[in-house]
Amino acid sequence: MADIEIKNNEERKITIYDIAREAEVSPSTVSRVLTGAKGVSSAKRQLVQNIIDKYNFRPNALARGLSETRRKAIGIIMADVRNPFFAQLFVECERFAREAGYSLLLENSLGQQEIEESQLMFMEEQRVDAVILVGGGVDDLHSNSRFIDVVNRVNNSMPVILTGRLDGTSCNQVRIDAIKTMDLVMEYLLELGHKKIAIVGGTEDVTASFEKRKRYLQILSRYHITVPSQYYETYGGYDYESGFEQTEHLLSLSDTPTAIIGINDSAAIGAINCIREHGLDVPGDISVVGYDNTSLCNLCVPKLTSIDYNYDNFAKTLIDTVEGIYASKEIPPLQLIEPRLVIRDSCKKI
Amino acid sequence: MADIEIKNNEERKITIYDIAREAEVSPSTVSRVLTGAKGVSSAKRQLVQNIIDKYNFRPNALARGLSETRRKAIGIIMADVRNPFFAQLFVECERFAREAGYSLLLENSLGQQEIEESQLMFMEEQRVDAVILVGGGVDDLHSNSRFIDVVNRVNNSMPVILTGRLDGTSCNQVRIDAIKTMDLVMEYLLELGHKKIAIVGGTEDVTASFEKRKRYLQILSRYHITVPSQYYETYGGYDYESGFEQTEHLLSLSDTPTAIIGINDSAAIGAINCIREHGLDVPGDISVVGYDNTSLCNLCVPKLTSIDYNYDNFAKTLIDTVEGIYASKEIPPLQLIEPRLVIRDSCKKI
DNA sequence: GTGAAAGCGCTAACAC
DNA sequence: GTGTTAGCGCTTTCAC
Repeated sequence: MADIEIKNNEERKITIYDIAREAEVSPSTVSRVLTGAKGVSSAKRQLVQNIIDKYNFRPNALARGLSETRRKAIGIIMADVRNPFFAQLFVECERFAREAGYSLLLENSLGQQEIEESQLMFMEEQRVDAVILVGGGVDDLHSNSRFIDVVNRVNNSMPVILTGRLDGTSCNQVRIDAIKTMDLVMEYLLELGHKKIAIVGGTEDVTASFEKRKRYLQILSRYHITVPSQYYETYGGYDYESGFEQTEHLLSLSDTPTAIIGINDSAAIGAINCIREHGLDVPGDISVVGYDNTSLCNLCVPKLTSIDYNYDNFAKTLIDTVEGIYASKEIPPLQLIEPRLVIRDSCKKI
Repeated sequence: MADIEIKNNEERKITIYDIAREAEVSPSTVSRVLTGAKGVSSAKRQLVQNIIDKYNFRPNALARGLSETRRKAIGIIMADVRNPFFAQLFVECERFAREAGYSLLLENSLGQQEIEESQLMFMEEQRVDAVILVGGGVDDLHSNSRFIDVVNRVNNSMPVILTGRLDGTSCNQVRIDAIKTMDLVMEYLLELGHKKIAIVGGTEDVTASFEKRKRYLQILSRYHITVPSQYYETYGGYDYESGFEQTEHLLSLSDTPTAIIGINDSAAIGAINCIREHGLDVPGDISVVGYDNTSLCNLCVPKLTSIDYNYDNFAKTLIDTVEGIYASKEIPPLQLIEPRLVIRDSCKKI
């Protein structure tokens, strides 16, 4: 028994030369079969394929990548895949990438610029065909100049696609139309009769959050609505607690809002729970809207109305952009992702 | 202006030969500097390093991987990173992998066996140092024989580590101690005085769910507690709706439970919301426990008591196992991850 | 300490 | 159609 023991990972790796020898053809022919190239008689093709199958031979992707110009791999650097927004986008990207014959390399920067930079370099070493930056440095309102340098350097050797703005680079951008998201939210709330609308969550230095508040103020002013500055001035974070605490503050005001916009779903749910804890009803007393349309929307009470980004379209645009660049297509430097409002049960006419 | 336009991706890739030429040393010396190998005078080392920095040169990882035996990359095939359980585990794995000098290749099988198998082959082509299987086929109670074949084949060329049981393979396993999780939950609920305990969610063909129910019955019987079969017989799924619907069913029984165990946090929150919708209180009328200790636990009302797996320990064990295999350490074929109960506000003494 | 040369496993001209 | 050959960009003996 001992000598037929499985010798795990011990066997010499099989190569196309081994296949070629056994099939009595040249390595090129094996390679042609592998790549599906034209110009092999079906007899030989079959013969070679049989031997490949016999050994379950898998060509070495590294060797392949070395000789080919394209690696058929795309790097994605995300802030944090634990955030459902990123997770959803990633899974959709993976789907379209697979369809286009790409594989994805994912790295999470966890909001640490150092890590993000080293990950960019990693992608450079990996010679991926493109790298997509989602969250992290590209979300900063005031871009860090060192980060810009790194991005530019990398962009010099491979296409870098950004999901945010980054001044000082010529990278393609695929961004959510933040202005439009706020238009949708405000239009909806105003139509429901709300005037006392507040925002919770978000930080000042994140472009999207900044733009949302800016647009929010524009719209209010267009409708000649004045609200206390506490309705929008206090920034927080992007988690449940931020939403909860800021709502706590709002409810302590003499003039409380009738509608609250959470900077994302977590913050919005924090708002909801805070409101309910105060014995008030959502949407009976206060309406709440969230952002990102994550799976959280369906597991809170009431179900949360939220802004969706058509993740599949978002992902498709990203992958198409990579393909387009290599196909030398004319890609607009900035592509905006159209948001939509998914209405559930958290808002009510006033 | 036109002729100083940035020629994106056009410049010929710089190699160690270019560096060597400019430094007037041999490529080997450059390589030694790159790998940090001994046997280079510090003068030359500095000289070479300067030129590397000057051009921001990054060695081609593919070429490196071709000549080196180890790629320093680990493949992870997960069911679905949108599930917070997987996302948390992945991020922790990434952390420990980074510390150990590994990068991670993530693929989501989305519960489709076909995809999972092709991803295993992909990992084979990538010549990763190991592949970790999380969720998917390794969770099946009755392992699919074709899947076993594929795993065995892959395991023949690289270590495959499983987070579930898979009969017919000799792969290392790192698994959550499902029995222990149920011990913790039941011990806690029994201590609180509960006897009428039900389970919602989970499917019959998933090992962990099956084992949990089995243990649940063992414990009940040990304490001579009898419950209606509807308390545990109805399987569902792993989402919010399953938990909700099954709880709906439980509440329609003449003899309703005083405690409900959700097969995961989503299902548990489904149970909570269903209970509250019936005008009952959690934990006042019914206590609820979840599984996975995801971020969801903190954004429901009341905050959910849940089983945690010490994700960092789980991840560390996985990565350590890969390292251990290559260090020819003696790794036990089965390593169990110790769970713990995180007590929040969803349970009450009866 | 340093360099020359072989090789890692594949693809892609280029011949025949 | 098929084989020969030359790389792809690195690491690693093996001389010196």
